[in-house]
Amino acid sequence: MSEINATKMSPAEWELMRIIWTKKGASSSEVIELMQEKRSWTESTIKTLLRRLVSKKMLTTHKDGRKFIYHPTIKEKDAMNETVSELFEHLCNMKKGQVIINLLSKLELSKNDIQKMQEILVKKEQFAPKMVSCDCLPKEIKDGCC
Amino acid sequence: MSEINATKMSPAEWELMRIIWTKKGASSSEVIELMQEKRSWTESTIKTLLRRLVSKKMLTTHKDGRKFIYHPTIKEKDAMNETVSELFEHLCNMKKGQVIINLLSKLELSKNDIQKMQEILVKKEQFAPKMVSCDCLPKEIKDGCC
DNA sequence: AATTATTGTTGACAATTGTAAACTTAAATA
DNA sequence: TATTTAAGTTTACAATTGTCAACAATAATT
Repeated sequence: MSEINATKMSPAEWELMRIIWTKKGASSSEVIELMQEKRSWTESTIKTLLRRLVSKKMLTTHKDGRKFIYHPTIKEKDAMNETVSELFEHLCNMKKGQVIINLLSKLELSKNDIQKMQEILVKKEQFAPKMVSCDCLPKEIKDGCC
Repeated sequence: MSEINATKMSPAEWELMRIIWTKKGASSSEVIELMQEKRSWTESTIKTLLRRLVSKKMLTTHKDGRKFIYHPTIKEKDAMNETVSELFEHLCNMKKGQVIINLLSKLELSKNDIQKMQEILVKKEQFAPKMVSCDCLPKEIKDGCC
């Protein structure tokens, strides 16, 4: 049962994971030190969060002398995709495009990513519908809306 | 104090809001009826959620005879933008582009939205950096990463 | 070996969230 | 008018989350 599921991570847990992903594994003391440069969480708090991440199977540990080294069980990008996709699944279908437009205009994007996006858009363009319908009401009803 | 802030809505509350947004205001009985076509929540549960949305100032009410009509205090699109932007603020900067690429390839997008996206991308393209750096570790450290 | 420092484990507590029953009030109908 | 019914209000309770302190175990130092 209980599969590994990035969407079960709390915001505080996400902050720890980012450190561990970037360091490609870290001991609690490393995490504590780095984390405390961003947030004034006590050692205790950070230890609790690490423990919870282990119990959620987002981290595994292996002992290195007296300490544990924590390793992520999934990749940061996969976790990001899962989390963002999950959020989008619960938003009005009709307005998702606008939300992405909003993101695109405020985010810093690399040339490479921009090119990939353009390729996708060009391909989608020809078969794109004139309008995407709203799915905020139960299907049976599904009237015009918005 | 306590400003209206869409990011404080829980997932269950979001589901109710979508109905109310789409109906442009609704009574509790309407919400209950529509909601129960999607989720087997009891009347009681839905009433609790409505009450919490009012206390979070996401809804206002005005009396209409014996019942209340609930109205959203912010627009669905604004709430979506706030919520999604908030999530993105806590994700690795370097990988946000990839996440959007992932979204773009799986979402249904209207011709119009695609065109707007293309315009934004074309504008950004020329000044885009070759690479966006990772911000998962506290600034002082900020080494290569990833 | 005794003491100190480091790391890990337990237990806690308040706030939020999902979930709902019970109770109250006011309107509609018998 | 007495009774039923539809709304709205109060209370509740378990699980999750943010936050820690206290305690235990183990390694490092004196």
